[in-house]
Amino acid sequence: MIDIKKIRNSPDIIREGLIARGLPGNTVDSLLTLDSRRRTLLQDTESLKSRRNTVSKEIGQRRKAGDDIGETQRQMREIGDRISGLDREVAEIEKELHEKMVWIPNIPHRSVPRGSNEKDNEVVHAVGESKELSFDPLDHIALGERLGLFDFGRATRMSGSGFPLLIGQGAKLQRALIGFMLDMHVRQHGYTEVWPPALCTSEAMTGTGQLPKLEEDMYRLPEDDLYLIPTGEVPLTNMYREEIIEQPLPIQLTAYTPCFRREAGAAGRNTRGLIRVHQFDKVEMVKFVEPSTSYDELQKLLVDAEDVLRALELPYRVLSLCTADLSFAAAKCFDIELWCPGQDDWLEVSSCSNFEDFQARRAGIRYRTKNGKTDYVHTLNGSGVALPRLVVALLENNQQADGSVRIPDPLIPYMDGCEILRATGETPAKQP
RNA sequence: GGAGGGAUGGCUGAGUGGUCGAAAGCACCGGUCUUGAAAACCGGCGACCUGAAAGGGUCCGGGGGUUCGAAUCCCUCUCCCUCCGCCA
Repeated sequence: MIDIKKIRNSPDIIREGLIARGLPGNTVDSLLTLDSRRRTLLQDTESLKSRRNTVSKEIGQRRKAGDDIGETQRQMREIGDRISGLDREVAEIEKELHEKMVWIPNIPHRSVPRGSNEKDNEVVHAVGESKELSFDPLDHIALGERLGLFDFGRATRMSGSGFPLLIGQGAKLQRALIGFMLDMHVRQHGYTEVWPPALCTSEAMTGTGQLPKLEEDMYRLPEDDLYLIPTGEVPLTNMYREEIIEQPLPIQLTAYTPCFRREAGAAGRNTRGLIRVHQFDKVEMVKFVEPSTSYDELQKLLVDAEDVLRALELPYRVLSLCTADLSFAAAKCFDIELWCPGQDDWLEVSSCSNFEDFQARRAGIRYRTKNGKTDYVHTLNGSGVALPRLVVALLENNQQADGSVRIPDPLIPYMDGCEILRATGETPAKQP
């Protein structure tokens, strides 16, 4: 949520921010109209309440003294009616204002490149080189089938299209990567490991900004009014929902979670294989920081995510998303994309975002400043990183001419010493 | 799922329909004392909205009601605890 005071005091900045995102700027004016109406009514009702409070106190005293208070009570009854009328009006306006406000996205940071579509995203840097393969690379689907790592046909039979089913060394590779990434963030980057719920309430979803805009992209359980999380960001960020954090900042959390997305409207493109699925897994990082430090923390977060890819020696690039491609709640965002030779394309495996106080306002996450006041924290999150695209990149980049796949060194202990994935001719592949 | 009990400030915990935003303790901040620290003592210490300010208003789990006036009475929802049942 944007601070209504900020809209009130510098409407031009907000208007510009909305326009940069390709939205109509005049939304600001309808918000301002409601806001000023609200404050006018508030002053009316509050001055009546002030009078009621004083007179009610007097009534108490006069009754004790034995005075006749019948007439005063009658007057106060009338004032009470006027107050409830005004309060109702205020409540209506506040509801209307709130309903509008939850649809307003965050304002892009000034360093965000302006653009009208994803082509305007800026490449910040690229790391690692795509190995020149002396043979025609297979894609991960062909590789996985030959190696017996997964089985999409059987997955479809039990769950419909778009669900991964990993088997044998495929399942183990997934688990190895999760363990490897969590260990790295905990041991080297100073995050606290968390194992959160995978279902969250609509309040939590609103807090991080998934609702109301992304309602259609989420799985919902109507019986219980719960949603399956589309990202670990939701439970991790909501851990401090409606709290004044008294412990020192920053707080850094990491978690493995499954993620669920309906991908409504995404049918057709990339629906084969592991690239776009309804259920996937992710190691997520979330930070709660002091506002003045949040852009430094964003750089560190990005490096924490990049470390995973550097350790695995995978070629990647970092993009600074332009104003048009920025997600709803983000003020600034870096995407990390892996080069996948079998796709002949880049695949997004991480978004590292600074939400500034946008989520903190929605979720009521505050901290204690040095002078004892409360203020909203800044929240950040980034994937560190997303599976199973990491598996795709690993298979496609590390494939060898005979169709086997080399396991990167740091992962070998997590694979119980297995250095190369080889075809066994069996499905499911027998594990060594 | 059934029965009973509870929800008060960062924490513990008093609270009679009016003088309660709320005792007390802890924690925290400032000061005195001390070479320094601890202890002791003194003082301060909730959040939010509104207002240029002075000030005003709201909040005792959420929502609704009774009343001139509600933390306190009534209804309802949620959550927590105990016991029983079921269960990985």
